[in-house]
Amino acid sequence: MIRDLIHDIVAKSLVSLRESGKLPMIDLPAFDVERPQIAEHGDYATNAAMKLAAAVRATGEKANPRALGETLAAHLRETVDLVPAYDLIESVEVAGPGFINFRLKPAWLLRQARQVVDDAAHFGAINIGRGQKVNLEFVSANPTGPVTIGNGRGAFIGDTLGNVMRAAGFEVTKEYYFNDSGAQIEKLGRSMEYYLRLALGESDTVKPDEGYFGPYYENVAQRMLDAGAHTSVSTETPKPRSRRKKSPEAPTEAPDARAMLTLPEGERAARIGKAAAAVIMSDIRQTMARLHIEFDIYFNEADLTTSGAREEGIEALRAAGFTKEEDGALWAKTTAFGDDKDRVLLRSTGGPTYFASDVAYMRNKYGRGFERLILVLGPDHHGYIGRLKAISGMLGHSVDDVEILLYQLVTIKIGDEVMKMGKRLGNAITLDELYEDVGPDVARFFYLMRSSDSQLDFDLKLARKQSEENPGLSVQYAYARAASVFRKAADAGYTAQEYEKANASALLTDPTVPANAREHALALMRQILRLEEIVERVALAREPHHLTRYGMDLSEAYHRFYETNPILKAGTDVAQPTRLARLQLMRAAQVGLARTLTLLGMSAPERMEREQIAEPAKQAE
RNA sequence: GUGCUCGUAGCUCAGUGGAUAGAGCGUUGGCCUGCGGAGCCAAAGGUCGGAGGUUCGAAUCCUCUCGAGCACGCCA
Repeated sequence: MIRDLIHDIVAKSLVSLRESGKLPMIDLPAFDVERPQIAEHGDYATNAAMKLAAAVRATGEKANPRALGETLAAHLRETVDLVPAYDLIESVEVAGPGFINFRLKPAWLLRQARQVVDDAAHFGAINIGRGQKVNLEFVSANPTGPVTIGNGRGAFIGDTLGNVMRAAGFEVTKEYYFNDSGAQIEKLGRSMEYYLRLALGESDTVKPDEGYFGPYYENVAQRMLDAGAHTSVSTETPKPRSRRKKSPEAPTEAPDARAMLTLPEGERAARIGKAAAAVIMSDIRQTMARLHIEFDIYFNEADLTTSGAREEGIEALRAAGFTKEEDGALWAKTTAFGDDKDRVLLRSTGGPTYFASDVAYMRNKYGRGFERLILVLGPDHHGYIGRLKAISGMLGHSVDDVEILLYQLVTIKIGDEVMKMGKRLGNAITLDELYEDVGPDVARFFYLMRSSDSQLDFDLKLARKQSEENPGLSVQYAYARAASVFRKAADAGYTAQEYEKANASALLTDPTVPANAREHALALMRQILRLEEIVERVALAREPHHLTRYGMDLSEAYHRFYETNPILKAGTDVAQPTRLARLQLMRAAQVGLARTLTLLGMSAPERMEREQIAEPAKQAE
């Protein structure tokens, strides 16, 4: 990465200056290399001189950051001239309170176009993760209904973060935890029993006081009956564990819903609930798949209960001395690791709590060799951070090996009208409905435009627009436009081989290229090369929203380049080497756009369908 | 009551302790009519909620304060 290279150059210069006595013998301070906000300040800047001044002052000596900057800059200029590998730097200047600004060589920048094109499939990939095994859990919505637009935020954040962390060299497993056992499943079972009986014509059936109701559940009931109709009758308890191992994608064998209605009172609700949950789980998977959210593992909580893992987890805590009995219940001493109160593992009535499953699940994850566990959770899980970290501590890991990423609420806005919603309000919009409305790509982009810490107002009116005002589409438009130019170029007899191997510095040597065209070409290259820095930042800070911002910046730079650097435009006379150079830059931009879109989980379309524009007659002949 | 998040342009929001605080949408003005076409260029618009503090330097860190949202079960 260019930034690291510059950091390295500066660090070496500081050491060298200290050895030659031009700096006092002090511990060299940490310093930053970053992109200045203002283009006139160059490509990169470092605050090394100011940090150095502060370090010198700390020893009681006087120090002038500006003067130190001059000393450092002078040494840097010499170094850059001497070392061939540093040939990318055009100038080193001191500015403001003591910043040192670096400017990159135009010829070097343009040379990178070919590198980018040659590395099309992996451009942007870095290796800061060094293969660290990371478990990334997200969505994990209960299989008691369709996924809502609220859950959706976790879905897109998790999926994209996973993509980017992989590109950054982490070994990421994306995981969905299905809470498919326990009281809520029984509640679902009671609701479904009602709908099943209703569907079978038992008009005297009684609706439970509370539960899951609505057309969706009627539909689930119908599908349960349809599926059971052509399956052998079996009320045997299924073995979820072995089934999952066989094939996580295989549809569950459909138990006969009618037969389940005859089960004894005690097990009926649980069995029906489980069967219904299986149907809902397959719906959820389908929702995820069509939005291009990919999980490596769908983990069923039931596996923890049937395998005895939950009891083993409790035993492990007991053996480690983190349990206590009080008021007839068994508690975990989570306060030992910073939680604000201890948590119950086994209720005084005997049954294990949800928390006991959490313990078993985390133990399972560590058992699979993950070094770091990331959980993407909704705003209602704020209270869980302390206890989850405490589990990590009790299991002998650092509390910091568990990271909780909380995202804030989602609302839908149409024009100026903000719709508040929630399951409780009964007007929760499902992710499927949003998919139908705006498609997977725009949905993904809009969800990722905001920092997770901010509330998300999803602007449906803007999302529905099929023009470049729609920021989600603008990145794809840029890609498609480039594709169109390449098609035209092929028609005109240019081969990819020809321009991909061309020398882009023709843009510097051709006197007919206007200055602003050259500037926009260089600006485009700078923007393309920024992708690696974005990948690093997203991966380390766990903030996927920077990628959408970058996508907008890149497509804007692309458009400016496109407007000022004609290639095949009628009526323009462009020298052949310049034409090839521009094609190469455009290809590099397309690579950057494609990589950005891919990381965002969006498609990179060769053609875009536009809204039907009223374009009468003319085209007819 | 306690805790967490947020408060930045008309709206929705970026902003890694650094220089003149940015983008999209919206608004206004100009250009353009076809390499992808609803495009391009430009402008206006800010006491970064408020007050102290730390620092060479604060939208960013600390304290207090005001406002908004959410969470605080032997529920799952």
